[in-house]
Amino acid sequence: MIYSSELIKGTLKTIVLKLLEDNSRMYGYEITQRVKELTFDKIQITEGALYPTLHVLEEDGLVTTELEYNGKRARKYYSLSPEGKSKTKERVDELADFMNTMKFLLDIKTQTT
Amino acid sequence: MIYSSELIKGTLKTIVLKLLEDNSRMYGYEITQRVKELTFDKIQITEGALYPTLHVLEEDGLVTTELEYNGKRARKYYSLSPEGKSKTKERVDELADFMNTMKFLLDIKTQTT
DNA sequence: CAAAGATACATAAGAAACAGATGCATTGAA
DNA sequence: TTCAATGCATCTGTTTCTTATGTATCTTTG
Repeated sequence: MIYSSELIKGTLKTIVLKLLEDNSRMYGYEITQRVKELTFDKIQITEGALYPTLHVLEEDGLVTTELEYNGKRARKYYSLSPEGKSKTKERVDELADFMNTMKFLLDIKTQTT
Repeated sequence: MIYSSELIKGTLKTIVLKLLEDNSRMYGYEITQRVKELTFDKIQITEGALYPTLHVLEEDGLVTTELEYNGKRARKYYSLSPEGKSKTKERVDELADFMNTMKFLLDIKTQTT
């Protein structure tokens, strides 16, 4: 099962920020693969969605980049800036709050692992 | 606190369907007020978002409508069609699944009421 | 060794969904 | 009687994503 794209809208930026918080340095393709793995293929970030998002995060000063080469192949590594770190906490907290509201609104029981 | 609009994107249709499942008959303005109440003002559905959504649900055959008058004031009541009822279950289940995935991905602790 | 698939970046055109503004009309309260 | 609330609706952005395309390198497999 893959979630309808509607559902994923609006969470992409938060997901990317959270991954960077946990991993300190990641490149674009790595992010798509990591999300695919972690969600058992249920969330598949397309490149057309990811790269523009990363560029916006960079423009907004939330991430910094370093271009590195693995042989001739370029990789653009992204890291959270200090501003990005605090923004990440904000975003994740807001999403947590939102999810509690949605649980209440939709009377949903989530797993309590 | 009001959630960033990004976050709410994609959940509006599910929220409306769920409300109609619980209340059998509602009109547009009533829906906006109920959501506002239930979420303690954290989710405020604008009319520019709601009415197009309701019209799409009607076009898709998920809801039926009845126009009624309270004095001279028109109210357009929306009810779930049989198709709408099963679609609602699908949507709510998908959202519950999605929320569990996001909890895992973002390592979020939600309230276990 | 050639071809195909995976890795890695990126952009561009269009669709979808919502925000914000506006409009009209009725009703109730100050 | 005037303002806020109720109730419908549409329209013009804007944002965000989808789908397609483009370029290039590396790896695996027949």
